[in-house]
Formats: sequence, structure tokens, C-alpha cells
Amino acid sequence: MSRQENQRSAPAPGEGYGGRRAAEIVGITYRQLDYWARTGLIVPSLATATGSGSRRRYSYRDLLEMRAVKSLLDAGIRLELVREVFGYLRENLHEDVASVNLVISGKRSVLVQTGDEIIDLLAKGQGVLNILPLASVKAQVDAAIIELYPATASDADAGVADSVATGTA
Amino acid sequence: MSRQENQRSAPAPGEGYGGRRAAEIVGITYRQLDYWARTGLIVPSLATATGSGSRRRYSYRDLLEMRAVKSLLDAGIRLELVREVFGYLRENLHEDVASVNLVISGKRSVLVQTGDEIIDLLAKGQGVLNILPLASVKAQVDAAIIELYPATASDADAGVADSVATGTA
DNA sequence: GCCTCGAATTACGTCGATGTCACTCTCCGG
DNA sequence: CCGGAGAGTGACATCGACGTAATTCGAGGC
Repeated sequence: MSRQENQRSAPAPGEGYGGRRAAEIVGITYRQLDYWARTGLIVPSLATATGSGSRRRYSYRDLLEMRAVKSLLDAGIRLELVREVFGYLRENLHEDVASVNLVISGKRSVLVQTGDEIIDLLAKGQGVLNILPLASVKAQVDAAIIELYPATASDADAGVADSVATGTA
Repeated sequence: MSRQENQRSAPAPGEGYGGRRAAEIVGITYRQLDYWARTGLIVPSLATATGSGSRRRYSYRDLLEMRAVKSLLDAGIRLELVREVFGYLRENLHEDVASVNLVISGKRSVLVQTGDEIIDLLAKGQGVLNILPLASVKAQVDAAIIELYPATASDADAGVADSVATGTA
């Protein structure tokens, strides 16, 4: 939406991330990436697969989404719920990725900034709250890129390089 | 642990809840109750099954635990994680059920009282937090008992009858 | 333009968490 | 003491979310 990243028939090499690379960076298996792409959970936005032998191309933003999915899975959340959430998340996710928490309350999802809002939800809501700090998602992706492919680390937009110093692997 | 509720060979009729009843009150299918009992997730504490034709007997506390499980499932959490959590929960669950929140942070679980503690966990933790208010669990069980079987409603210990007024079904 | 390498695809298997259904056995009332 | 109702059991099927292995086919190097 900001750069010239509309679907191009031939993305420049080195632009975006291939399937295997993306899976490695995010920390999932290739099979998961493939399954997610086929079932429409995370479709590569630079280039989708067009048959055997073609290449998927994932944007940096795609990596963030995939990492968010993995974090939710690691937290014991079913993929089914993740699917529902991401419909909402994609519409409401802007550039302020690093300062927002995703809160899943039953069927609804909200993006909140402060912890006080969470306490509000806790007081009013009857059920379970699932909270994902998006800052950690970005930090983990950036750390993985730098560790695995330092050359392409420029994809992470500038100004957040300081928050990566915590990643250790 | 407080009353004389050790395993008795013949529990008095009307004491505790049978399998079908328990499932109805908690709001799960009988198959789920059965599966949970077989796999050791929630074992009826008054009388376990001893073969075809025998009867399971669930205590009120069992109902609370099952309702907690259902709430977590409804929130999109995998049963596998629930199993891990309940090992901890059973050890640390006291009479203050109505004022505590269960917080699942990765592999660890904690019981917290105030919302401030949750914000602390949010700031320090890297991953997802799952929060279950136990008060709502008790409220839902009590409401269901009163609506379905008002005669046996004395099983819910006194002093909480006021908190049931919110239940509507 | 061909050839190979790597990425996608297909086919098949698996495992957990149930739904369905027929069957068996215990308990309780008559 | 006997019969039926109801509760647990077993066998089988299902569905999502992958794992594994073999197969295919586009894309870039020569």
C-alpha cells in the first residue's frame, strides 16, 4: 500500500522472500507455509504459486503475519481461531505494529495500546482473553532476518533496529 | 479435601452429579465428558467408572473444572494446552475461586488477583497471554444448575448466590 | 535453447478430538 | 427376583493440520 508492491509478473530477485526462506525466518516448517498458502490463511502478496515449479514471493509484512500466527499457535491457540482473527487484523493493521497489542475476546478481536484498556476488557468480558504483543512479533522476525540473512536486513524499515538488540536465539 | 468426600463405594443418590447431568450443566457433549474422563483430564472425584453399566459421579468442584475447560476451548485454545495447565491449576486452586484470574503464559500458568499483575506480565513476557476469569466460570455453572435443577442448587456453597443474578442463558 | 536445481504439487499417512451407533451391564422399581 | 431404563464401552468414521516421499515443472545459468 505504501511502496510500489502491486502484484508484478516478475518480481526482482532478492525482492521479498521465497517460500523456504520465509519459513526458515518465521520458524515454521515448509509444510505449514504451504498449507497456510493453499488454505488462504497467508497468501504470498508479491507472487502467488501458479503451478509446480513456480515460486512464491512473500513480503516483509507477510513475514510479520506468519510470525504472529506462529506465536498464537505456540500459545496453544487453534488455527481455526487464528483464521477468524486475521480477517480483522489485516484490515486494521497499520504502521504502528510495534506499539499495539492484539486482544482476542471470544469471536471478536481488538487492537489496544495501553494495559488499562485490557483491564477494562477483563472487567466487562465474560470469557477468555488472548493477548499478543505485536512488538515482539516484529522483533523476532527482524532478529531472525539479521541472523540468517544479514544482507537483506534492509527490508525491515529503519528506526526499529534498536529493538532488535534483545534477540538472542 | 474439606468434607468427607473420599471415594466411597456407594455415594448417596442425589449427591454429586451423574455423567449426563454434568455434561448438560457444563454445556458440553457427553462424548466430550467421556473422552476427558478416559484420558485423565477430568476424572469424576466422587465415583469413577468401573465398567459398562457403572455410574460416574462428579462433584461440584469437578463441574467448575469442566466449565473452565469448556471456556478455554470456546476461546480457541487447544485441549493439549488445557491438559498442561490443569496440572498446575488443581494444586493451586483454593476457595477464592471467584476472585482470581488464571493467566497462561506460554508453558507456565499463574493465578493473579489484580489487573496490574497482568500488565506486568505483558510487559515482561515475550509471547501470548491467555486470561480466564474464574469468577465467570463459577457464575455460569451456578446459573446452569439453578436453571436446570433448582432442587440441587444447594451444592453451590452459600454466599455467592448474589453473583448468579447476572446469568440469563 | 537445453539442462539442472529448486520450489510447488500430489498422494498417502497420522494423530488428536470428537460424532455415531450398536452393545453390554448395573441398578432400581415392581 | 426379574425386567427395563439408563450409563459406560468399543468399534468405526470424520475432520483439521500437518509429516513424508515421490513427482513435476518453471526459471535461470551455460
